[in-house]
Amino acid sequence: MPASLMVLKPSFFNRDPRRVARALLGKLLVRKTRRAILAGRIVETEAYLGENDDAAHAVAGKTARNAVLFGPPGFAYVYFIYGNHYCLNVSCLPDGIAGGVLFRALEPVTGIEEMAEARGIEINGPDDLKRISVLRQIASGPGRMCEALGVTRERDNDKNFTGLRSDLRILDDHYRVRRVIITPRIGIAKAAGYLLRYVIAENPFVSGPRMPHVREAAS
DNA sequence: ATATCGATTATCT
DNA sequence: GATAATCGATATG
Repeated sequence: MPASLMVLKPSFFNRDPRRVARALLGKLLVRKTRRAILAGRIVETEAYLGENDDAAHAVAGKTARNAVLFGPPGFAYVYFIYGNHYCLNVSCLPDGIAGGVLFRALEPVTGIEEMAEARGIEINGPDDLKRISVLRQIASGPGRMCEALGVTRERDNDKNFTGLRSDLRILDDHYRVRRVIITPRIGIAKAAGYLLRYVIAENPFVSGPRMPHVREAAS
């Protein structure tokens, strides 16, 4: 029996970002476009706390840029970074209290060819769609993931993830996450040392260098 | 395999 | 004017 597919509701996000970050692992992030449905399984997240977290954008208080983090739970906070990349977060906690979770990596599930095209990755034959080394380039990293899904601040900031008609949603297909590893967050200088990065153990689509062992069989 | 560096711009000091 | 929740390219062992 295929389990039913549930859209995550606001209450899912109305709690501590650490719990949300952990609970998001294994869920499906889905983007609907005219041409296709793009989706990936969430394999890596980071929690960003409120005004106490020196690494969080909310630390300086509410501004035009970070206002979504202070708003109601379940909304997209998208920011532009390093002059090149977008990063996607979801707001957590009730209206008025800042907090969010950064999506850092997906395992591609559907719309793989469309996502590869959006990333400028060339697919040479159906075999390429099964190679981990190729699939890993699609959405293993927050900037890559946004490029694959076509996420921009202009298009998606302040979008409601929990709307049934939203073109950006998170679905629960009852996938079971076996083991989770918690590490320091990536790419931050302040408030390093906090363990707020959540990854699915042994999953090859987590960002960063691969473990030397897990290599593909030679062709 | 690891290390270093340049790109490129919104945002804040 | 400096910085940044990144990426991809290049260099080197």
